[in-house]
Amino acid sequence: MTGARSLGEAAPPRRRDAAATRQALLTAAQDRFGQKGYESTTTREIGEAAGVDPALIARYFGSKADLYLAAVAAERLDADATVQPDRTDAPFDDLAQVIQVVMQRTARLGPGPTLQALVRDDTPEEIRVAAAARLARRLVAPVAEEFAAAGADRPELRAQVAVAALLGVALGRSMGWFDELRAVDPDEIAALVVETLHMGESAGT
Amino acid sequence: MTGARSLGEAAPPRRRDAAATRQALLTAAQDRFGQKGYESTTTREIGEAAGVDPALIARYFGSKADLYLAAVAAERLDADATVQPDRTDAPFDDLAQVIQVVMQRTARLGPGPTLQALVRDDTPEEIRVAAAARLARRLVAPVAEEFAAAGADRPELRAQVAVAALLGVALGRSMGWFDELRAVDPDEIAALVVETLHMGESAGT
DNA sequence: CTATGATGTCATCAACTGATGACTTCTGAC
DNA sequence: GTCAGAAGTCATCAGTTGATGACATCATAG
Repeated sequence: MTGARSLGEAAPPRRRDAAATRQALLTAAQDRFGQKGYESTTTREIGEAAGVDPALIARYFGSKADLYLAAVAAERLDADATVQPDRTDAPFDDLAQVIQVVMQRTARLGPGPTLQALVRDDTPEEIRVAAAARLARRLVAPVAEEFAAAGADRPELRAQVAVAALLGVALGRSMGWFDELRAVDPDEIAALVVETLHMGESAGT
Repeated sequence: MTGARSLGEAAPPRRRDAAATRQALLTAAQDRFGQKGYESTTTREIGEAAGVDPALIARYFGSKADLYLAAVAAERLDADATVQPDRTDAPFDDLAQVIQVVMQRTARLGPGPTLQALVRDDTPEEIRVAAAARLARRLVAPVAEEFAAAGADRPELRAQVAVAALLGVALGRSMGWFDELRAVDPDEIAALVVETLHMGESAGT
């Protein structure tokens, strides 16, 4: 009977399950690394959050740094991350969508491992490079295309500035830099950022 | 002849000088904390950078945290920081000036201890609060006044968003998130940010 | 049932950190 | 000159961290 079990059904409660343990570690790592970054998150803390012995990090991922890399790779950075959790790699359409999704995600889950890696220079170089490349491909590239299509000059630079500015707002909100910024609704602030960052008639030559 | 020495001239080379030692520690702390933040900067590293025994941190500042607080307090966050290093507490006139000064300073000196404290949640709470309060008073307040004078709605929130966005760009540039952003001239990017963030005709009702 | 590999537990190591206090060396007043 | 205090040096402590390998326990094929 165990052979024909639908995919969504609860897995058999094996008392030892390597896949489940690995996933628990990865999820805990995404959460902790995403909140506190690389250096200030300890392997013991991750193990406790996952309900698992920290030594298993070495078994399943190799090292703390490798676990962080896995956490970055597993982070969703696409258009449908919020709406359709099962569909992956849906590219963004425009800056407005990027803004909305980023603000919603950081409001729910905190900065996340990718943003934390970018912001802290104590993160191992390899991780920082991977995080930056990922962000450039998933967030900056679509926005740059949009700017280029609109005929703006320096579309690539403008996209990089826009994304950096967006990340600053997202970071400032989730870390509570200022009172009103911390308290405001994610959608409302997304709208305000869209209004502010939208390259209007002044974007051209 | 030593009695009438102009201010810029080299100080008398006392082999032991508490004030000079204290200042060396403070300067080294501003540099290191400003580059790597609180946790990942060690007292031994600061001592080495200052050419001084790390134990003197305890003597002159009390503790590592107290030294960080002194570094935040000593950081210039005013309009004339770049132009007139001796005059202090000159308030900013408008958002454009804030943008220009912040971009120039972070390009020369890196993020700085205040921004690092805000960005990292491993910084002691007391330091984070002090840094946020300082930034709110020195950067956000003038911009909010400008927005309010221009008749924009939610001037306080808009100012907080604008400053957070600016800090994102400054951080992204000095930490090298993206290629063009890293390579661009500080003044040029300041102009681009001014153009992008300037609340034009759409700021009103 | 039993043997074997997979899975999980535990103690421990070496490196590093901030802090501390005893100690030495210098400076300036008298 | 000398002496008291200021300034600087040094060894060391207790705590924490990531990593490691020996060991214990479980699941399952045969």
